[in-house]
Amino acid sequence: MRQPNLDIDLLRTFAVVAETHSFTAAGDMLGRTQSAISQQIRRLEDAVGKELLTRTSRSVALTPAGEILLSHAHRIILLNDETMRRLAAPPITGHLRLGVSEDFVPLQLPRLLAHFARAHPGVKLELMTGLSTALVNAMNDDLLDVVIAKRDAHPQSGRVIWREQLVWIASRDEPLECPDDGGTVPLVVLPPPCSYRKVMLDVLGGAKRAWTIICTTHSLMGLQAAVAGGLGVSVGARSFLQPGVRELDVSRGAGGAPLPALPSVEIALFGEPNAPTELTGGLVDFLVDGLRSLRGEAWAADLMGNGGPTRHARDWNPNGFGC
Amino acid sequence: MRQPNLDIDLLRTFAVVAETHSFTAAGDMLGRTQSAISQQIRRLEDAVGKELLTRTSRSVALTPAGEILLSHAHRIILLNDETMRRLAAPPITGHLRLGVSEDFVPLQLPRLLAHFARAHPGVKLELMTGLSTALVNAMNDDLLDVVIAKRDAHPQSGRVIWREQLVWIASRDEPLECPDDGGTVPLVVLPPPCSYRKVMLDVLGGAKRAWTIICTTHSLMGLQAAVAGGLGVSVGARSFLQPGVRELDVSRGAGGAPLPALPSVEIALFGEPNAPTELTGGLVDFLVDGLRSLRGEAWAADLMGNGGPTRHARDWNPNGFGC
DNA sequence: ATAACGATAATGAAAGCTTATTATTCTGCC
DNA sequence: GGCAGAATAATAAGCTTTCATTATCGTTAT
Repeated sequence: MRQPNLDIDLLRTFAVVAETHSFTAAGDMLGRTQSAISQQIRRLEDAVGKELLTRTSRSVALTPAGEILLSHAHRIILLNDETMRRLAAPPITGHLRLGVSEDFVPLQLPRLLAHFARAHPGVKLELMTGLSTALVNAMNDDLLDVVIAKRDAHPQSGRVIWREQLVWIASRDEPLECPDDGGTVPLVVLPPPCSYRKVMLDVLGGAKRAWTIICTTHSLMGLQAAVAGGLGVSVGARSFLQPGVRELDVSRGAGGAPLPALPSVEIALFGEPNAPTELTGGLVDFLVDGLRSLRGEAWAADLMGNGGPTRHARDWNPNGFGC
Repeated sequence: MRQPNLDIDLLRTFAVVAETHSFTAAGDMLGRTQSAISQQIRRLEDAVGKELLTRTSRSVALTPAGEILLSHAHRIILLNDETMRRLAAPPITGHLRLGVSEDFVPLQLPRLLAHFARAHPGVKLELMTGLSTALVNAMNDDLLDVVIAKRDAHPQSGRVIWREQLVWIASRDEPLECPDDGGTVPLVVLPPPCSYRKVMLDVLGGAKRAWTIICTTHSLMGLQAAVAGGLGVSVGARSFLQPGVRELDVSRGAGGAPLPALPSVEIALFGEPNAPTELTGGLVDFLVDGLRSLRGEAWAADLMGNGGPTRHARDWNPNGFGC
């Protein structure tokens, strides 16, 4: 059950026809005969299996399917043109000392950076990871050029590049040591300068829930390991959960008692001069695209175009990133 | 100088080759001969004008241009598949009473909703516009199903679908009646329950600037008309400025004195049950896509694929929407 | 040496554009 | 109001180009 691929030439023709409401005019604009346009539209209709235009020999109107296709055709055409521009653009060069917060370091980040490095051999990247505040300090001391970090500490500055919903996490396999039937919530936390800790305590305090700190670790890896072991619950960004931990449904909570809702975190880029430069802009685009692709996981199946599990577009939420 | 369009078939082949590192294996997966794969890659290389793969007869590696193309190819393929799914999906039906805040009602919104209605004839839309707070109240009184409005009044709820930078606005042609040389700032405002008013006064107060309210109007249209007439300055979302008003450069301000920086506003969707439904999800996608396309304005030229003014991808900022 | 891989040449089939023609409908004229 | 003409899209036929296959060659790792 192979899905046919759309032909961008046909989409462009279709978009012009939809705009001009005329096969003949579209043919003139595109340097083709009216007959060619007619055949192209027919081919496109065959490809999608629906009628796209109602032709009353005097006017051309979009069908419902045509309207749906048109909005997507616009996006595909824009993406096509952007791709061609990117490939034609002169190679990016430069030197960048990049700080990346641990929140933004999923296991795949090294691979993404390697891809970026291969795509831009003229760029020399130096990477430092650490806590958000430490990185911003390092940047102010001129040890780093730009920093990708959580935004809450410096809410005014920075350019938001990613937004992630915080969720309550617990072990996938182990039951909680401390039963959570509306009673005391066992927490795994990082030491004080960490904003996750603050979020947890604020939110639980606001909900008048009792809590106890059952474990303190010094890295997000350690935190997730402790959670995976069943010591307690904690919070984390939804996309960066490691195997062994699961997200708790906020409305049901752990074991029946609901936990309070959590805010989302904003990952921002700090240290850009004024406008994004060629280098930082390209890097950010690359990281964001890459992370977004990683969300789709089942790439191998998708590549074949044979459907796979139906994933709806709005699960992706191209704007709010899951919030 | 016509840009060639990419062939999605070739991109898919390229993506499979990049993943398998083998022409032969890719051919097997795609049901083609190895020779066909070889020719397809060659065609793709001709289309983009760059070498994409270094073939050392024993391994296949991506060139820099190949890395760049690959990340874009992923996006194009995903978009292609999403498009096919959308077209194959059963038509959306339902009844929706939609409230849209004035902040989100650019001149083009009626046209966008008309497109949506044509794309989904089984959907009955009722539209109400007004101030954010009034709409949310109407929703709570069960007069509306969902509301698209600014988020600040109810910061916890709602799903953010759009983010827009606030800017200081002034008349494009008329000089300011009241000179703004670091002295009193003449403001055009809406009456109290409006959050723009609050933002202006807060920000000016924080910057220790003196201000005076020189005009009060009851709609955003009236506000922009007053500003366009040169009565004073105000704030507005960058994308929704009308002709006749211009954005003030924050760093320079009006007439030399800098005005304080402004936050961005979050437009959110309120009233969704839990997850987005087929209907609200589709509507939001449609509106967001449409508004994003409108930003590109020079469509007619872009459609032809003949370049036009080079617009870089990061000007679009697919995530943060201009903040 | 041989096996595996990619490039290339030749060939046949299919796609796609053009010209020419037909069918339909709107416009204007009487 | 009816009819000729203009404009538009669909269709047919012919021809060029594109594309995949088979077969073969060159290269490299085992």
